[in-house]
Formats: sequence, C-alpha cells, structure tokens
Amino acid sequence: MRKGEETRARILEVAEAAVLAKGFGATSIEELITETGITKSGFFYHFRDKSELARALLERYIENDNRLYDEIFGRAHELADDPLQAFLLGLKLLSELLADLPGGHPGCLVAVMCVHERAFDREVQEINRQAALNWRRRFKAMFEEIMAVYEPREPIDPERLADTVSTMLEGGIIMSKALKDPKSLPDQLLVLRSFVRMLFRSGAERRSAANAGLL
Amino acid sequence: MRKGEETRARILEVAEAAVLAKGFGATSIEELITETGITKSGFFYHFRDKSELARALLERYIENDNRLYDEIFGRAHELADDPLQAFLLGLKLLSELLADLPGGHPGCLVAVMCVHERAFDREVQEINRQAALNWRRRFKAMFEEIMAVYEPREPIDPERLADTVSTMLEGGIIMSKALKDPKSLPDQLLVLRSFVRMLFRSGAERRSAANAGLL
DNA sequence: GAAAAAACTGTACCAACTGTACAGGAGGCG
DNA sequence: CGCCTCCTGTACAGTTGGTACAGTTTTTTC
Repeated sequence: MRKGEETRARILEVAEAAVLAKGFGATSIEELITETGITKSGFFYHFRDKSELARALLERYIENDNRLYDEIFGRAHELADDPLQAFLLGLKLLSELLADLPGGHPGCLVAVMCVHERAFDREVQEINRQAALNWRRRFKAMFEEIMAVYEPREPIDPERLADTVSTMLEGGIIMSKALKDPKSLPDQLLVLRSFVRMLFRSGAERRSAANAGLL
Repeated sequence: MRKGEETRARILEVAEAAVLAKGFGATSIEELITETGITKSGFFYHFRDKSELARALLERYIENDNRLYDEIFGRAHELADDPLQAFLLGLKLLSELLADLPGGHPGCLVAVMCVHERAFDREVQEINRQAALNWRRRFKAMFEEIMAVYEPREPIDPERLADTVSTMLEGGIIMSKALKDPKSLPDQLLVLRSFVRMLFRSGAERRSAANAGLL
C-alpha cells in the first residue's frame, strides 16, 4: 500500500514537469511511462484516464502551493508584528524566492488547466475555481487585518485587492514566459508591493497611533 | 486570389474560437474542417501543418489586439489632453468594453501559446515575445508621456510599469476563467487604474502647474 | 510463512488524429 | 484554349488515448 503511492507520486512528478513545459494536451502518456519506467498498464492502474491524472496533478500542485504560501507569509508574520509590514515582507520574500528559481517559475498548473478547459472535465474546472477562491480567502484575510489598522488612501474592497495578488502572480508567470525573462515575475511582485505600500502608508495610519513609525 | 483568403480567414476564425475554448492541442484539424465545411486536403492547401496554423492564428490575434488598443487609447487621447487623464480614461474604456463582452473575455492567444510551448515551434515563441515587447513599448510610451508631466510618488521604471499593465491583463484573463467570473478582469483593470492614479496624483503635479485641477 | 491483497506486466486491439501523397476537377482569366 | 488558384477525393502511415483482460510479481497482513 506504500509502494503504490510512491510510484504514483513519481508519475505525478514527471507529469507535472512535462505539463508545465509543454501543456497538458502535448504531454503523452507514452512519454510519461517511459520516463517513469513503468508500462502503460501500470499507468492505467493508478489513473483511470488522462482526466484523473489532471485532477491528481492539480490537487498536488495546489497542496504544494498552499504549503509554500503558509511558510512564506508565516515567516513574514513571525518577523513583523504589524500586518502591513508582514504582508510587504511576505511579498518581498516571495519575490526573492521566485527570483532565485533557476530558469524562472516553471509555470502555474491552474493557468494551464484554465487554458485547457475541455468541456468534459468539469471536475478539473471546479478544483481550479476552488484554488482561486482559496487564494482569495488567504489574501483577503491579510488585507482585512491590514485594514483594521490602516486606512487605505482610497476606498477598496479587500476581496478585489486579494484577487489583485493572484492576478499579478498569474499574469507575471505568463508574461515571464512570453518575454522569456525570468526576472519579470519577481519584478512585478515588487511593483505590487509598492502599490500596496502606497495604498496604506502615507501618514494615514490614524486608526492606530501605536503603529506609527513602524514603516 | 480573393476566394482563397476568404476561406483561410474563415478557418482562422473557427480555429481561434476553438483554441481559446479548448487549447491548441485539444483542437483537432478534423473538427475545424467539418465546421468550416472544407476537406482535409483543403485545410492543408492553406496551412502546411498545424504549426503554421498556430503562427497565422497568433499573427491575426495580435493584429486585432493592436487595432483595439489603438482605437481605445486613441479615443481616450482625443477626449483628454492630459496624458495621465487620457491613460486613466483609456483603462476605464477598456474595462467597460471587457465588462460588456457577453461571456467575458474569450481568452488570450498569447497566454495559450505560452502554456503550449512545444520545443519545435520556436517561431511561435518568437512571435509571442514580440507581442509582449510590443505591449511594453505601447504602454511605456504612455507612462513616459505621463512622467514628463507628473512626478510619481515613488520612483518607478516606466518599462516595469508598462509590463504591469500587460501582467494584470493576462492575469485578469486567467483569473476570470479560473473563478468563472467575467467581472473579475474589468474589476482588476479598475484596481490598476486606482494604483496608477494614486502613483501620479496626490498634489505631486509640480512639474507642470498648468495641469493642476485637471484630475 | 502462507494467504490475500496490491502493484504491476504483456498482449492485443480500436478509434481518433496528424500528416503525406497524389490525382484530378471547377472556375475565373488572359 | 491553357494556365492558375482553389479546392475535392482517396488512400495510407504513424502516433496516441483508451479498453480489456489474463497473468505475474511484490508487498502486506494475519
């Protein structure tokens, strides 16, 4: 019962790299089995069809993605008490991490599945939607925390602002690939950081005088 | 010589819709020819192979894309003399146009091709890169115009800022699809608009007192 | 250590799709 | 009439996704 999961994990690992490099449709099962060293029967023992592979792939990706954000923003919150400070630090840490990835960000599976929305795999689309809503929840909570302390320079919905983070991440990944410039993504995260800082800074920290001087 | 181009255009139109809906790999030639009412031989008369279809598709898409931006920001420049005012108006017009699209933005072919970067079609990747650089040029020029009049609240590279526009557009398209919410993209454009306004407004228009009060 | 369950292999096969090759036909044009 | 553009028709080859199923090896469990 453990050996099987190990093989399954190996297939998923190989598949993720291939899908991010070439897209889901362009990744053949044949290719995956030769690289993992199993047979086609073996593959279909683990996954009923290619759609199930897509689902498993997405779920795995989202799990890792969540873990990463938990870690980065968790660390940021340890290093900075102030919620705005912590968020800005988190963005910087994320930017640095992305800048240090050799060859740039490998790509986002959520985006891949968005582009490859075949009519039949509704389930994949639903997983995708939940992933996006999850990002929204995560960042919305951070902005609500920030807004409890800082008054934004312009009124803004924390949910929209949360989506802006995901939007710039996804867009940054696409643009980095289009431009063939791995630096573009981390750069854009820093632009976002500037915007957020500009939105909440500016001597408008009137709601909590105790936080004055922290920025 | 006209009949041929008409058929070719019809193929491209059908193909674009299919590719945006399902991805390039998931779009079969068989499907395209039944929908356009020609034969497979007819298809291969117009396109040597599927790669050439991809190239033609991208080129057509980019042309239309450019025309759209020319029109929108051209109109915005007619309606507002001030470069910042014009840019902000352009973003608003674009947001409204995107909000009025039934079913939301159909998707960006540049993003599709980014995801589908098979090793063999280098040419497609290059077209893609040129498209991204073209967006950069377009928006960079606008920001340089703005910066000639307005001092940004924080120092920022106009090129990076230009990429932010493309980044939010591409990311917005992806997130709209992931969330299954067509409103997300136009909403995010308005967030970007707020950010840009915040960056240049704020009584910092000191370089040109003549523009005071215009915003 | 044997039985049972899990994790595969091997083989054979089908349908769909990309792509090749090539012969030929319809229609406009000089 | 002949030439060119724009196709149609047919046949065929290779790859891939997927099914079916019998059999084998490995691992776990009692």
